[in-house]
Amino acid sequence: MPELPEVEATRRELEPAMRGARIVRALLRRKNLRRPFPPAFASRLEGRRIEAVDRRGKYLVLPVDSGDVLLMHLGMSGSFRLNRAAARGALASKTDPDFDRHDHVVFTLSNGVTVIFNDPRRFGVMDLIGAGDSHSALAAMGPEPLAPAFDAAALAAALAGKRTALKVALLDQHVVAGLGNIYASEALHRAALSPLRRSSTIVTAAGGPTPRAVRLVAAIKSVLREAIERQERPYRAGRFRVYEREGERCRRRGCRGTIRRITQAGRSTFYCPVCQSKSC
DNA sequence: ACACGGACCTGAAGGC
DNA sequence: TGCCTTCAGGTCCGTG
Repeated sequence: MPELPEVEATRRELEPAMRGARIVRALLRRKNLRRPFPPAFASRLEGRRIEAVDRRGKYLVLPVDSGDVLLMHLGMSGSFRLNRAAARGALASKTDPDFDRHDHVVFTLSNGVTVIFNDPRRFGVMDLIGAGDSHSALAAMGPEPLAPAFDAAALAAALAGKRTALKVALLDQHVVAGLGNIYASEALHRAALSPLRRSSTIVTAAGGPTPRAVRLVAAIKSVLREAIERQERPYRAGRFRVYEREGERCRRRGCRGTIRRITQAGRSTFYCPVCQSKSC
């Protein structure tokens, strides 16, 4: 499901239940998600204390007291649920009838909470980073969009020389971390920039930011901040200005445009051809 | 170094 | 009632 706001909402839900607890048992109800679980996944976690529940881009990052770091990604359809009613110390079994067929991982914690990872499409990821090691996905990831370090100069530097359409570039996690298909469209609409515009056109000849880059960074930050504030629970329609609004009137004040849907890099883009024309 | 298309999965929704 | 196609909030890999 998730883009950054939903992952952050998940993090906030998991943190009070998981931080400081020990993993008594890590039950894998199948041997892979998108990829196989790493070797000794369960045994490296069992007995370990969870020191933090952090987020980087769309990844949940959980350092444990051995120095390993548990990395989790929700893919398209992953979600967690907590079962606080489980008897303290009781261990889930693989064949427990309470599980549905998409409950793939069950963490039983020392505080009696059970954390269940459900993922119908299995595009999710669970991985372990060894103490002191780096992880390719994290190492190459672009800046956190809400961090001060993500500013117009940083965005310009990432887009300099890129011929790709702006919308496609915003989905590239090397450019900025955490944007997905909804908020890339939403941020471009807020910034009044065409999703079809070539990325390098918001960069000056010297590689610096143009006013458009300044606008786009501000739009990305505010769109994400507002979504986090709403504590977006699994996606509800009706909160977006362009996403899934094909054929509807543009909601920008004074704009009479009609939202269009196009395909870019195999994914739907929604935008208003009037207030997001290529000349904006 | 790009840029694009397809692959990976299941489920929901709509057309016939 | 099917059965078929299309679409879905994300990466990753192979090919030009």
